[in-house]
Amino acid sequence: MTTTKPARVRFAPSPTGFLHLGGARTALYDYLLARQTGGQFILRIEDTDRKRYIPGAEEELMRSLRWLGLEWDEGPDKGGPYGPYRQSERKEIYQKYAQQLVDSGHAYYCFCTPERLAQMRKEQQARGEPPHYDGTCRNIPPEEARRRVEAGEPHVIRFKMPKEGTITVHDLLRGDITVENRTLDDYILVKSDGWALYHLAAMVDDHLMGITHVIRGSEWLPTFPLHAHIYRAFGWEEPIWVHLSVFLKPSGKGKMSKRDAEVFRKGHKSIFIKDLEELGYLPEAVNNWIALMGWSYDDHTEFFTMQDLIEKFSLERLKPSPAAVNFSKLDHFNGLHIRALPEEELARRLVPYFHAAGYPDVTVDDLRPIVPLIQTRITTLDEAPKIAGFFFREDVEPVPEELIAKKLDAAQSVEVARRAREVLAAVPEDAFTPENTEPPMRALVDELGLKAGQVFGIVRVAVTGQRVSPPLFETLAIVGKAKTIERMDKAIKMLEALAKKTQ
RNA sequence: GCCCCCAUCGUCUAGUCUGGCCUAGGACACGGGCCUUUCAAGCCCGCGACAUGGGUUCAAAUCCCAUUGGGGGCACCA
Repeated sequence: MTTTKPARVRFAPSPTGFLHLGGARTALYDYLLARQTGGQFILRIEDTDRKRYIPGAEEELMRSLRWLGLEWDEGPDKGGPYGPYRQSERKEIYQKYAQQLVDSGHAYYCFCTPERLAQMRKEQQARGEPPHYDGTCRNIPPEEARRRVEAGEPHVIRFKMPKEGTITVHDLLRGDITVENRTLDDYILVKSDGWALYHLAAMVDDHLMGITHVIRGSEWLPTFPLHAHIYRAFGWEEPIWVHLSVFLKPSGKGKMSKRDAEVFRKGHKSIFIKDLEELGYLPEAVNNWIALMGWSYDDHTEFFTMQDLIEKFSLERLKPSPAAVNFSKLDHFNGLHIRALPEEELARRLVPYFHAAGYPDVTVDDLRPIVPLIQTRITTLDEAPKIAGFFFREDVEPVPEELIAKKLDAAQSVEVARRAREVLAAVPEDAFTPENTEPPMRALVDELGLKAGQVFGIVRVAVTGQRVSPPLFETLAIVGKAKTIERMDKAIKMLEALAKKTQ
């Protein structure tokens, strides 16, 4: 861990949807840097566009962040010394700074109508030119512009981009990037409704909030020079800029689309954090997984707890190239973290999944003995009720054919089932443990000259209703003698019926 | 179309800055084996990559150039 100055970093989502993988990774890196340096992690809501605002999205964003364990130090719900932390509450601040830019000649009023602009763009494209503002209002004398503004004429404020020269900006991962100013546009800073756009609002906020590292997606790379221009126009010291690569779809071909996201959701996958929780993923696993998409510690360490990440994360080891999302790796990490959980903790976390799966009365106490049996057998928490739900059902419904042992017929299986029932019935009810049930059952296997799997398989299907289950004798101990015998009897009846039918 | 970014196994990556230790390491997935009452877990083995072409150099995955490929952006969205 390198000792550096405390970092002030911010995660600044706009409330237009759910937290997804890309946002979560950005937030995670923000959080790690803040915690590692003893700095602050700030949550700022970028909600200046009222048209795109989705009610409830802000709360949902916060919920996902908290689920991941990324608690912020300053934010809209908890305040802080640099608030407010919602851009919709900072309108006057942006107007003041926009005015400052106009006064210093770095910005100007533009009275062009959206219709004219659209027409202009159309013509430019027809001519094969890249769309850009043509500068019509750039040279309106300040006094005249002011008069028109005061007369109530609709207007926006644009950045007065230099027509010549170049600007060199510095990204931590990519080094210096030099672009020609003429390829940049006179971007709009303040809309005609008086609201600042991202380009102005985020820069003002980042400066005012003392942000030391701006970590954001690489979709901001094209406007990065504009942002640097704004900082320099104000005469402010720039933060360290870090542009993270985007996530590609698993095939590596292109960015995730809305359509892709829907398809994933059908296949027990999702790019949305709130879905991942529902699908049975651990926040530990999700963090571990996304941390490693674009960052690495060394050539072999892959398992990281949050504490590990806080200690070992470093901006220097970030990678600038895009990364394809690999869901099977998430499954792998989830399995790893499930196995790393103390049994008591796993039991606690499993409770809601049993409730959701239709076992509303299951408690931690019920789950405690079962956890050791399934801990290595599930990769997501929602699999637990599927594999161990039979423990909580009054009755099980085996598929009759599955009761027939391998290489035996129905009649022979009935016989084996009857003998197994006898053996189990002979074990005392209050000592129905693996130590007492397994040896006599093994003796039976020898006596019958069969394979263990043949005999145990019948009992397994009879008692659990499944071909695949946790280890048999531990399972029987939890199910108890009474239910075991009851289910054996039922299985024997089913087998008898089958035997009669095939005669 | 214009601008910007990126480039090692199918995928995530180590190695690139500071050329030689790289007949390129790890992980996921995949194939096989061991263990085994089912299924997992665990262990072992295998498969598999420096995009291409030019340079520079005694030596290039590593440096330079070009090409190709991929990604992103070009809104009174963020």
